[in-house]
Amino acid sequence: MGYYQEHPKFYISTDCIIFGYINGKLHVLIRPRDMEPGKGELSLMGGFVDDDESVDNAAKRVVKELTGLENFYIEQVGAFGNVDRDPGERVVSICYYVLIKALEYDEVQRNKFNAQWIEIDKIPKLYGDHNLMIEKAHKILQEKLSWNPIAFYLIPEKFTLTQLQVLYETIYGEALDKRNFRKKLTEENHIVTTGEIDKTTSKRGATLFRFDFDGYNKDRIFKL
Amino acid sequence: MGYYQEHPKFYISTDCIIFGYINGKLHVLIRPRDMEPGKGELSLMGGFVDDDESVDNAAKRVVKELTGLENFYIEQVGAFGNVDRDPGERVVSICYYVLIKALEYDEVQRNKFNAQWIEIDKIPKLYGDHNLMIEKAHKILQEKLSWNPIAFYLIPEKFTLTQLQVLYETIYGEALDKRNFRKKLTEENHIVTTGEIDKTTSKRGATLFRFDFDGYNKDRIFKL
DNA sequence: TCAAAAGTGTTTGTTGTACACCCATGG
DNA sequence: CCATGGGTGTACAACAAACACTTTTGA
Repeated sequence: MGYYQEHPKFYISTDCIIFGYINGKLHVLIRPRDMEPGKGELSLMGGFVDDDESVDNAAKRVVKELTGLENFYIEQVGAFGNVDRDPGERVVSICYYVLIKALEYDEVQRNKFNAQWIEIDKIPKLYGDHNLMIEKAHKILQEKLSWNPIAFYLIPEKFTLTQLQVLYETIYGEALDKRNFRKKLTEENHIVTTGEIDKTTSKRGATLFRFDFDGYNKDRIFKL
Repeated sequence: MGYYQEHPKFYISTDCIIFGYINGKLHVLIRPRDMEPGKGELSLMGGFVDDDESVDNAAKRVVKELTGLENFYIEQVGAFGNVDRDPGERVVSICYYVLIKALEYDEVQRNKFNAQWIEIDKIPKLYGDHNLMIEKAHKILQEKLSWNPIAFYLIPEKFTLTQLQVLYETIYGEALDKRNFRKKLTEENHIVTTGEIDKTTSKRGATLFRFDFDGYNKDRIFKL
């Protein structure tokens, strides 16, 4: 039997802000709640933590179950523990943000949970404190992106430099200078050409590049 | 009655890494656990979350109860939720770091809880995953300090520029150039002289400065 | 042939870094 | 009178920011 009996216990949920990049805009995956209270209200992807799993794994499980995806970037945003944050009962939520390649996420899977992509600056009032969570996650994402190459989790493996620039502009919410942007990329040496040309976006065609994760990681190790 | 009965509940604790700056070194407040299991093992300052308080307030309460202090800086580090992180039972811990002015924290209060200051790089093996927590908190502290004036929560209201420089050097773990350090400070305009001279550290005496929190905050607002 | 996106360098300003000597005072 | 920490400015390098034209090709 337990050591800590005199203390109260709490439900713990994980709520995930799943970011996807669609049509040049940053989106968040939202769905109607499937339980009372607030059944049908829009909310983040979430689920309760189970006895036999770590909180981190609970969050990963939720993302896998809902999206069917195996490969995604996930990072903790923090714990949300106000007494009245959940209109139902006292629930402490550990919040995560997740980056997925929206194009690899199929419609069938999405419809199974009535999930929908909503643009980051068109999010309606959501259940409980979920709007707050998105706000905080968005800030952390912007901050992290400025020095860490997590943007590549949002786009296809092969991309044109213009596509990449538009992504950065979207997340920062401001225009960037094309030449300066490209100069910085080539200086860092981790964007490598695939030799292929994408003719879908222009008549001339743009070279497709990919991010060299291996080279990037090697460079980190040497910098220690 | 509850909506979420089918899900398990968990003990939630808050663990606080209380940083203090003593004799030119960064210290963490550690004390022996006062309950089984692991009674007597060194651990962070912590406590269980109660039904009628937010997690954030639980952390603040723990700090107040243990240190008797009312003014401190506190910020969440994150949730630690591995299944076996607490040798006793399943407990999910929300971890915070706290900055206090060590000189305002009196010995009597400290002894009441058998608390002791331990230098950040001489921390022994602590209970459960508390060493991990300190590591993460320390990183966040270093990061935050580089752009946010939270250092002033660690030192007396009035300080000499040399004292301030040593503090920064301590937290970064590297030497800084005296002239560059002072140049940056005066450029930012938020370090203001008190007119007083501290003769305790040198024969010539050093001017005592203070941080102008009001001016700093005004500048932030204008930058929005 | 022209509209539409791709691609490419240089200049200028700003910020960070390296560096060495005089000052004031108590003992 | 001298040892000790306090206080000050300049030159150079690195990085960030502004800026405009040529290329390719499908329609």
